[in-house]
Amino acid sequence: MTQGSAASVPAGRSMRADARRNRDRILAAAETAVAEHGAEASLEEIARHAGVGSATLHRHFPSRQALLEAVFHDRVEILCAKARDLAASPDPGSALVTWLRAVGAHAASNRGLAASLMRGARDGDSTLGTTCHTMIIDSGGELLTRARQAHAVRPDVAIADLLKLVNAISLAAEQETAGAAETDRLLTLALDGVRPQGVPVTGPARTRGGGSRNT
Amino acid sequence: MTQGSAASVPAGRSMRADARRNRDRILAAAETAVAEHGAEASLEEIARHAGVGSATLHRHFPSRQALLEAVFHDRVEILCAKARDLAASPDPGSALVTWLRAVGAHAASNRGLAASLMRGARDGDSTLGTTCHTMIIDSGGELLTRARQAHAVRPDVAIADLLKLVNAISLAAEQETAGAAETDRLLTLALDGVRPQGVPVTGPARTRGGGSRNT
DNA sequence: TTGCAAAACGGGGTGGTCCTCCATATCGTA
DNA sequence: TACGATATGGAGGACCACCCCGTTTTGCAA
Repeated sequence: MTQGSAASVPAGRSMRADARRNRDRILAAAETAVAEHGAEASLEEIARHAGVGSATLHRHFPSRQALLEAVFHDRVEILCAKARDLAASPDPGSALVTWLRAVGAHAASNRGLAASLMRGARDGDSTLGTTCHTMIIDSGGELLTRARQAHAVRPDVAIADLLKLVNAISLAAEQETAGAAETDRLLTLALDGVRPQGVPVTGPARTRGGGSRNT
Repeated sequence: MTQGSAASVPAGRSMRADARRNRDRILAAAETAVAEHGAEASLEEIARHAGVGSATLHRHFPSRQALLEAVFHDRVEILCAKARDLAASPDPGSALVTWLRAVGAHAASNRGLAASLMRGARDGDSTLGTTCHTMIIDSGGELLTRARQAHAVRPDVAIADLLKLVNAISLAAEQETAGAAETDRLLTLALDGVRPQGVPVTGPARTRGGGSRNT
């Protein structure tokens, strides 16, 4: 079911039993390795730990990116589902923020996720399937559109901007020894700049006057 | 003395002529290589291109980080000098923002700078000299303190937060094929959250509201 | 100028990475 | 059961960071 995940290989239903078994083993090993060493984990070691040859790993996942996407596919789907839920929220502004923070939280607790989400169809290797990047972009785009219609965000902000922001922060926090709490703090900080005129997300509409006037 | 840059090696006054010559060559080659391939440039190739053996490179710069710091040392100093200038500004709030954007601009136009600034004394290898990280933190801290005294920034924001934000964005923009303009746009967006009028997303209870008497 | 010890050098080795070929083993089916 | 398609993994090539150690260069002092 869910394992239609295959983001890299013919990988359809017609997969030999042993192939699927190895694929799952690789994925499990990769999950562990990535959690421990981040997105730069050694592929060789993943293969070793999965008990398969390196060639097998490469056949299943032609690129590191493909492997990462498979590893994170389920998590990304959870985020997309969450976006769908939130799209029905009566408060599109805070729905968007809630979702972005959820993305940040996931990225913070899954080393490498941020990096994976960042790299989109960049290298043109995406033709094989929907990448994490586009999945997330699509899901978030919906939320942003609604938030914009509700005038809860600046009109000049794109979903790509927001996700880049979220991922950038997660990535940065990942490199340092910062906890999830700090990541969220930074994120909150950054997201405050997204509202138009400083309309508080959670509270009554407060106008942020001249804005720069103070400084 | 500017070239006291040596962030990695005894590197003092008593340096043999050939050693200094090689050091400079390596630095020049590294500058080119990093500009072209980013912070992950091959050290071997840098040594080759500099016309020295790889051992020599490693003697002068025991780690990649040490090399990067030496490469960016001058640029970081420029930023620190700018911070000193801006510290005298009558408008501490915009001085801080101006400086942060300058940091962002530098990071955007120097591949690897952001990553270099990010990694602080992290690995404990810093005992050899003042790292880019701490130099920048110190310089920016001054600006932030003044801005805070002028109530131009939230009191709960640390300079490390702000720099992390700036660097995160630069890093993200660096990975994608984004131009400097986009980087600045994202940065401006994020920095808007720093001004005190904004109500924190998470803390509705927080009554800093008094500050915005306007409108 | 010459001699010499200390300093710097760099070739080559070690052990690691990613990735590819192709002879072999395994699977699913007729 | 037999066979062809499919999947496998070890060996090997190209690259990398980093280190050991015999050799060369330098600067100073006689």
